[in-house]
Amino acid sequence: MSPDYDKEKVEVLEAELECLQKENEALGLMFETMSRKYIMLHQAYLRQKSNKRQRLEVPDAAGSKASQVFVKTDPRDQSLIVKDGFQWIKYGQKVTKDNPSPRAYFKCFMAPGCPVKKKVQRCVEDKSIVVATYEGQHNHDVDSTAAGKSMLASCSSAIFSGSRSIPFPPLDNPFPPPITLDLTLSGSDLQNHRNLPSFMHDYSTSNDDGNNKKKKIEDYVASLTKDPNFTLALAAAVARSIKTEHPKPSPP
DNA sequence: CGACTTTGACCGGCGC
DNA sequence: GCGCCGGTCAAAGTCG
Repeated sequence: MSPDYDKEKVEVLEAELECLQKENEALGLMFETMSRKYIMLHQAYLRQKSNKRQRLEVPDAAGSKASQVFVKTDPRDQSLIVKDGFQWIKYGQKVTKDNPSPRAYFKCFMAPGCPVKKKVQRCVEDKSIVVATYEGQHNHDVDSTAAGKSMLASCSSAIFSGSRSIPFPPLDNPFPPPITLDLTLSGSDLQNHRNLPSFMHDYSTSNDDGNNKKKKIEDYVASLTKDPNFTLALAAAVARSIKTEHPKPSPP
């Protein structure tokens, strides 16, 4: 066991820890957005109940092929672009009656003949949330081009500068877009690192010497490796990473 | 100059 | 049948 080997091992473990930390944050954001979605669905339901004559889009109605995605964006950003790993061409925009924000219409053009369309519109209640409605099913896989790869990279690198975006995959989509999150930490985020494992706090803030740090890392790694949940999560992350680096070749 | 976006016109479905 | 509304088309505009 050479010091170099130890150092390398520590670096690898640190990278894995960082990856898991990001995944944890991603799950937290997903939960937050799910909560928002539930509230909006509940409000839509109440509105429809109180006014049956009003035409209202009910997302994910049973048997419907459409599915909705809620994406948190910067309200100042007027573009209705939802990065979900597919390539879309905008073919129209309309202001609808029930929402002053314009609705944009997109077609998937990653593959010829792909029937998938999506509508993108800002939420009435919360302008920072963009609602993307997907219709149809992709007849191709997510692109393996650089753009596609950058969309797929979720753990190995921080993606998407600017606002956070959390596109939820359409439930009936055979090739659901990857969960994409902006994991770059803004200043406030950095200040809010309360949910860091205590070890990470210690490691980043303490003035311990190298030996103490190393000891703490080893302790923490030992406790993690005993945790079956951690093992499972790590296996999933590694599998996902491999899948991302070697995307399935698209059929000719 | 090609790719992409914008925007007004047009079309079809639906309710009255 | 008429008008409203959402969805689509295609020409014009914009940008790199």
